[in-house]
Amino acid sequence: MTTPFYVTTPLYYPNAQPHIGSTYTTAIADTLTRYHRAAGEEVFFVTGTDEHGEKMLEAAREAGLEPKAFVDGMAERFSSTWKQLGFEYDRFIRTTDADHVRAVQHLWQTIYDRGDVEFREYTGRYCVGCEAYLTDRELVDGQCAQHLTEPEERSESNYFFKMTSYFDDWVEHLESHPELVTPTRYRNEALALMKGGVLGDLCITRPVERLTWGIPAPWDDDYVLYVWTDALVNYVTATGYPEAGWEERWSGVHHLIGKDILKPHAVFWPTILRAAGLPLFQGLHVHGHWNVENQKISKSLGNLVDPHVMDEKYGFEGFRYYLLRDMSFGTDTGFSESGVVRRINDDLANDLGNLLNRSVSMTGRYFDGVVPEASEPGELAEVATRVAADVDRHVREFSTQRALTALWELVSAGNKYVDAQAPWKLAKEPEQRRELERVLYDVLESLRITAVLLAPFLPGTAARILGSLGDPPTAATLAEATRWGGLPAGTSTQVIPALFPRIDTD
RNA sequence: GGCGAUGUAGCUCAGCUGGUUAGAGCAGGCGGCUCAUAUCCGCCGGGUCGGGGGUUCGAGUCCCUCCAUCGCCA
Repeated sequence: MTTPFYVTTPLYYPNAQPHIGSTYTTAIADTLTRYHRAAGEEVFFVTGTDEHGEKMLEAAREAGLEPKAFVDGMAERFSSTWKQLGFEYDRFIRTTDADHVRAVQHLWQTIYDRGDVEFREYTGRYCVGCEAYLTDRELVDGQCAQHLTEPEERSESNYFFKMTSYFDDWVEHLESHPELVTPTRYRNEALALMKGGVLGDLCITRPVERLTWGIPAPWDDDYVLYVWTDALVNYVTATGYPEAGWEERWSGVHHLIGKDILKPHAVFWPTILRAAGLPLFQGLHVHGHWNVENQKISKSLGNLVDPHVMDEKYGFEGFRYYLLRDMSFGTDTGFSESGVVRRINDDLANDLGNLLNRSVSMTGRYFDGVVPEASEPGELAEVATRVAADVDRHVREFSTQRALTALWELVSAGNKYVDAQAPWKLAKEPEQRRELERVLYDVLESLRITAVLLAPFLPGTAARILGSLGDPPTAATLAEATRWGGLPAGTSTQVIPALFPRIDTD
């Protein structure tokens, strides 16, 4: 058995609405999962919500609800959004789930038992928004630079994870395994964080007298575990840890995150794993932010590119295509609604939709809608083979942008082919009948392969294309499904409404 | 201030370990087709590859330096 492909999104903080950032991360995870599944691999896709912490408790109070009732509603908002958008995750994990509480306690007890947790006392200025003590340098005019609020003076005793003692080990490992954190710039940042000597040990608890809304520290009832030390563990919880057999699923884990949470994932998490004696992740893949009209998408400030609105306005797959096609993984990208419309009109309506429509229309006109006999594989078959290989490579490198660009080479080749072969002319010459069959078969078959390759990216659209092609037989693996000739002659095609109606831009 | 990037056609960007006349998409101009969602196809770009210096037979592609923008850390 091969290593399963296990992909995670961060657990979203449900205090905010699902927005373009979380939608993007989840859409990539969904796409990768669908692709690997289609390739015949075992897959596992986990997303969810991070529900503990002081901020959550305050929000619940403001809403006049018990914390659990409050987060139930918040979590529901995320899960129902993801369902509505068609994301097929295997587990929606919540940090309040019973098995997660058990896993967190087990993992931290292990670290505690190994002697890597220490009790310390200190005084400092605490920002509720950051859920952290701030240093002088983090203050601007006495306020938290990020939340623009004045921190509270607090004196506490807490437990610390001796994180820094794991830095050398992790730095060395990361330097010899550059593929663990991608793209490269984020690996460099992670290394810089640890080499800079500025990060101290990690405070992992809050006293119960201050905060009860958290997972109790298993070795001391007077403390609960603080947000990150709780939330990160979800990635192993979902594998079944610590029950037997969890390692197999864990062995193929890839984390997907936005660059704003690099530090917890590239520094805290691997050192926690090491301390607990667990294997490291296979990859941490960091994407950039979507900038909306010069405003960064921030987890805490929120932002208003609402996937529901995009769904209503353009259909979610049009928006999803834009997200997956326009962002170069790792860099920031500017969001614009005109960009969404451009992608829908140019790529989806004009290139793909129109190619399907013209091809199936001609099949209807010249062959009563029945797929004609194939000839020897020709130039389109060659392009299809090359494109399938390119898409595969790019998906495995987490570049949906390049994968889709490559796929559109096949779409484009189809349009050129139709134009060059001019089936409407062949149709006027009875002696060219065989030639006409060949041309239309080639185009229809190229569309079938396009749909197969497109399915992980735009599942609904791909299904409609295949439906128009008479639902040709499916195959167990992508390699098989993209082999030329899978469309049987004699299949009944049908003209369907425009895949993507053009959007007027006047 | 330290570290790390980025700066390529009007716009958004590709250009891996240096090697024929530097590319794509979009926008714009011209032409063609008529099967199709006024869609598709073809043709059209004298860009000092941010400036300067260097290494090399040869550099967007390596080195140095300067400028601009950005990120992380301060």
